[in-house]
Amino acid sequence: MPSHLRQARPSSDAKRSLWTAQLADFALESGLGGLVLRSAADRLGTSDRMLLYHFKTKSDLVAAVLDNISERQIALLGAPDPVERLAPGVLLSRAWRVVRDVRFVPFMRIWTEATVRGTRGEEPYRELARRTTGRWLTWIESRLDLPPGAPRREAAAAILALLEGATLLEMSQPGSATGIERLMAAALDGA
Amino acid sequence: MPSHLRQARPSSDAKRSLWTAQLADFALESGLGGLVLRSAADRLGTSDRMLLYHFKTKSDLVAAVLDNISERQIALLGAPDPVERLAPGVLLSRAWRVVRDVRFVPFMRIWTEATVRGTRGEEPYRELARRTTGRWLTWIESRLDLPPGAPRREAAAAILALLEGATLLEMSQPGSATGIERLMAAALDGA
DNA sequence: GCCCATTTGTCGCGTCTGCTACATTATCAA
DNA sequence: TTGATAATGTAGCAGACGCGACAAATGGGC
Repeated sequence: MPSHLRQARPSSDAKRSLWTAQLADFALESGLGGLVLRSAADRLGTSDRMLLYHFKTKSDLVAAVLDNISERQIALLGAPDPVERLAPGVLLSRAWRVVRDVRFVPFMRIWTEATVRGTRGEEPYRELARRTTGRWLTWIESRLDLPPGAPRREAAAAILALLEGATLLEMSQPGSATGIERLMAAALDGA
Repeated sequence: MPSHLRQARPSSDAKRSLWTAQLADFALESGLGGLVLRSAADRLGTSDRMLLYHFKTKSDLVAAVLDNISERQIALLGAPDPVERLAPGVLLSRAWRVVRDVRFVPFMRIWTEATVRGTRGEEPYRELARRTTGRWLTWIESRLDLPPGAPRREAAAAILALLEGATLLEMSQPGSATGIERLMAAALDGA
């Protein structure tokens, strides 16, 4: 096997994944708009030239970064094993606590941003936002305790919509979403 | 009074507001990202030079366009006089029908986009998104029929969050928000 | 130690975008 | 009519941005 077809040197992969993680930090604090080759490279102490060398294209870089973010997010959400199932209102309250945590807010913002960019067909945002939404819905649905026959997907979508909508509200008017979850949780489980 | 302090010629104002309306159409169909001086000018059959002449700066142009959009939106929502008050679930169902209408979806998207841009402090998006959210909350709150002592603002915020969250869901995964409103309306009024 | 692929540095091209400088025409007041 | 002001056209600047060209250095396998 000719050497140029072998795996790239381990140092290369290591650097790539190290950079990916650092770029994810950067993106989480400055938004997708801040993810510009030159400034990102400065931040890493390298050059845009090097970023392109390791990531081939900016789109690839963004995809890598968003993947990294998506993974971290799942880790933050946590998956206690065995999974316990909760009534919709209780699940909403729990999810709310996680999602409105200062450490988690940047993640919500990033996905909102990615969704907006994706809406106009811009890749890789469109596809990544789609996948992430699907992952969320599945995550919520699998933890829902509902009577058989109840519309699981709709319930999951309702909870997710509420969480994302609250994020949007907080983005435009901080504080305006306070207390929503108590009201909605009561309504969901009270019926 | 020196003539250069007098009102600009009527033709100027007329052109400005005509252009504002046309630019609003443009923005609604192509998003805020499509609002670029050169392409917008092409669309109007003029030049970027002229846009800046009439609007002074792009930020002013965007502000004018978003104001126009905000006004149209209120008109679309309608304000039956005298205002009838509705139970939260009923109000949600009604608002849902309006907001998910094909003609209204572009408005939701624009505000989502403006909110995202505003989050990083970019003006005039930040302030305009803030104001519009406030207007929405007031609109909803004033139409809510709730027992005295009930948290009106929270209820309004919950409904708005659901509507905006559903918009976001539909943006990333068309169809995923279908049926949410029935479920939530039942929960809200059922308790 | 030598060869060659990997890795990095330097430079700048091509494009987009908001905005300006400057000249020219159109329009109204005196 | 004339002179000032408004309105429009032409050209291009300056900065941001993704990306490519080219050559130098670096380091591991023979």
